[in-house]
Amino acid sequence: MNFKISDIVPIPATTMTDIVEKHIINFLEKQALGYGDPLPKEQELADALGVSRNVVREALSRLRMLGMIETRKRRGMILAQPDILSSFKKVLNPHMLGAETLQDIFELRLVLEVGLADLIYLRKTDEDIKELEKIVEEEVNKVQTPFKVNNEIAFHGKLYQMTGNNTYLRFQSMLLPVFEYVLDYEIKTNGTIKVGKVTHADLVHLLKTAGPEEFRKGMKAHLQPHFDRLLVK
Amino acid sequence: MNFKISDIVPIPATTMTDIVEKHIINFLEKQALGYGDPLPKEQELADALGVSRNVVREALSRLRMLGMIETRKRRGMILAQPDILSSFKKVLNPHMLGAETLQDIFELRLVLEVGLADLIYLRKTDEDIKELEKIVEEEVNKVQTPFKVNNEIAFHGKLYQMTGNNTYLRFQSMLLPVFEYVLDYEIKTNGTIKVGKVTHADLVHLLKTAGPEEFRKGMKAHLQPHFDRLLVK
DNA sequence: AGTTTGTATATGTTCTACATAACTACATAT
DNA sequence: ATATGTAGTTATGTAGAACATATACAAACT
Repeated sequence: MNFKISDIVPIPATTMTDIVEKHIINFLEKQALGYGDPLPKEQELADALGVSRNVVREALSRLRMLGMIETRKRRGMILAQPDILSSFKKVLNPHMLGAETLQDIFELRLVLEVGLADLIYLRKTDEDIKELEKIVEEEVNKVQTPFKVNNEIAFHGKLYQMTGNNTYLRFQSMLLPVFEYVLDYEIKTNGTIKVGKVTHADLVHLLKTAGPEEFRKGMKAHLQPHFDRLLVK
Repeated sequence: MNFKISDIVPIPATTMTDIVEKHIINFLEKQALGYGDPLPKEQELADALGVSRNVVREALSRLRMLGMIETRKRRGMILAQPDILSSFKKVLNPHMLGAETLQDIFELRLVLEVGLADLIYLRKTDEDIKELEKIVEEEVNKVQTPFKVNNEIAFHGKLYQMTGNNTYLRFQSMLLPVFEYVLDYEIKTNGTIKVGKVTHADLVHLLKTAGPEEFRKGMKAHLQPHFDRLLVK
């Protein structure tokens, strides 16, 4: 026998819709269309591709969800500016993701936290600092866990907002549920809630008196318990 | 007049497909289904929601693209583990995104680069270092720009790979086209290609002889020209 | 027992038809 | 003359029926 059964690769389970989707995306890129440019109508696409209007609609429905196209009755479809994160959000459900991906995302958010420093120092204002101090102040009064968690989110959320990078801010907030999910799981397994040696108040102090490198070190120390949990693999 | 025309917001153009999509996602979350669990069949969903099978299929087609569900003939549909980045990739087309988003992504990738240090030091091996040295060695011989770009990608790509975080690696590689697009644009506008004072060879040297903090500082210096370009806003 | 063959079934695809919204143009009223 | 109302047109939205196809499961076979 001069063949192996493993040579026979499974036929990719591509449906017509998958193919049409690729063709349309390809078409859009090749035409180098810009925002607002009209697309051919559904029936024209169907005729051109030799498939039913139904299949074309399923493909277009996907692109519509991604925000790549918008449709108006009679006017037809136009190319839109997709929101890169809107589709991302739907998929970021801790219950649906595999353990490895969850761990990856946990680490990714740590990276984002450590990376805050440079952008914050580029754009922080005195008002930002005041707001941070206010959040820290309220923090002292909170004792119960749910309030503390909210405060934690408020503080770090404010830091992200200070970067002036809206995508960064939104991306991080989407990763948050996964981050907490992994954290919850590890707490249930290992049974400990460690807290970093550097507090929020310390971080604000650094922000006022020190430079980006010191702040980053402080943030790293603040997150150290999380880093300690990471595996070498 | 005690009103502004801008107060009147456009009515959200929700179609049946949009509603059905939400209902199905909601259903999946409420049922707390796990990987491999079967879903109701298309006709049952259509009957239950009081819409045509066509609309249900358009909604399911979206979830299928996101990888949330898989379908097998006769067996029906099952809940799947979505690949969080596959849909992301489709949307990351520089030509389709707005200027602000492009800038945000450019910054985001810088953040990811600076954040490499911690994970790399957790998981780097001697073989990794050797590979890096090999890449740097080849680099010296390359003179023409396209080769240099490839080498740049190879070097940084290897660094990401060394984190052992596949999501991190893939995410960064998806951001790359946008990064280069923004860079190209700025070079055409400002007409200069600045290079950081710290070279790839320097970075490898740091990796061998110094700790994570020093490496991060080196990386920051390597990227300094990019950081210098960022606006305070 | 192990293999082949057949059948039922849920998805994939097509087709037809009609509803609906929105653009156009024209008519009408003040 | 401007604004409002009306009708026609058209591309998308929705519905329903029909058939193709692949596959899990069972029946038949060696």
